[in-house]
Amino acid sequence: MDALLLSVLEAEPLHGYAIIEALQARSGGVLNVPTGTVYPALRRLEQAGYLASEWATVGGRKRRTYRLTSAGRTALAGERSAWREFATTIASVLEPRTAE
Amino acid sequence: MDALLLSVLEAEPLHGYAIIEALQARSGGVLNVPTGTVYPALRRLEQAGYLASEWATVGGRKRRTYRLTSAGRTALAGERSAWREFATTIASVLEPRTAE
DNA sequence: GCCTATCTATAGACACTCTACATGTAGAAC
DNA sequence: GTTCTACATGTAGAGTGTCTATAGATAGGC
Repeated sequence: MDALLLSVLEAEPLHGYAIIEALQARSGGVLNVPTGTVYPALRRLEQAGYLASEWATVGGRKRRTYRLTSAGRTALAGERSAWREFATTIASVLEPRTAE
Repeated sequence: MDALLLSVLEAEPLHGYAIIEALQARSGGVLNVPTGTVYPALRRLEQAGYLASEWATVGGRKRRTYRLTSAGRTALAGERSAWREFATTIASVLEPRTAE
C-alpha cells in the first residue's frame, strides 16, 4: 500500500480523494481502495517523513494535498526494488519451471 | 502464503519441515518462513479441504505428511491466476511505463 | 553429556486492511 | 426546495494473518 501511495505521488502532489481515483485509473479500474485504508496510510507516511501535506480550499471544499519529500523518493525507490524482489521470489515458487 | 504451500505440494506430498525447506530451496534461500506461520496455515488449508494429512513415523520421528486434494488443485489454479492479476495490477501502478 | 538438526505445535503480540460510521459542501435533477 | 450524486476527510472497531517466542521430543555426532 505504502509503495502505491508514494508511486502515485511521484509525478505530482495530490489530495486523498484524487489519490484514490489515480489508483483506480492506473490499475485499469481494478484497485478500489477504501478511504479507511488511504487516509490512515497517508498520515502514517507523513509521520514517517515520506510525505508532507498542505491544506487548500478549492471551490468551497477543503483539500489536504500531499507531496513526496526527498526521503519519500528514497523510500519509493526502496519499495520498488523490494517489490521486484518479492514478486520474483513468489513467482519462483508459484510458477512451474520451464528450464529444469 | 496459501498459494505457496499449495504450490510446493503440487508435485509430491511433504511434511511441514520439508515444506519449509522446499520453500527456501525454490526461492534460492530468500524465503524463510517460520514454523509459527506454516503449521497454522497447513491446518487452515486442511480445514478448508485443500489438503489432507497422514501421520507417519520415520526413523523414530513422527511426521505429518500433507498432500493436495483435488479441491486443492483447483484452489491452486485460482491462486495462481489471482497472483498474476495482483502482480500485474501492482506493477501497473508502481511502474506505469512497463504496463501501458 | 551436550549440541545441532529434525519435527510438530501453540499463545500472544503486532500490523495492516476493511466495513461502517460520522460530517459537510456543491451542483444537478425533479 | 428537496433529494440525489459527487466531492472530500476522517475515526472506531472488527477481522485476518504473520511473526516472535516458547515448548516438547527424538536422533546422531563429538
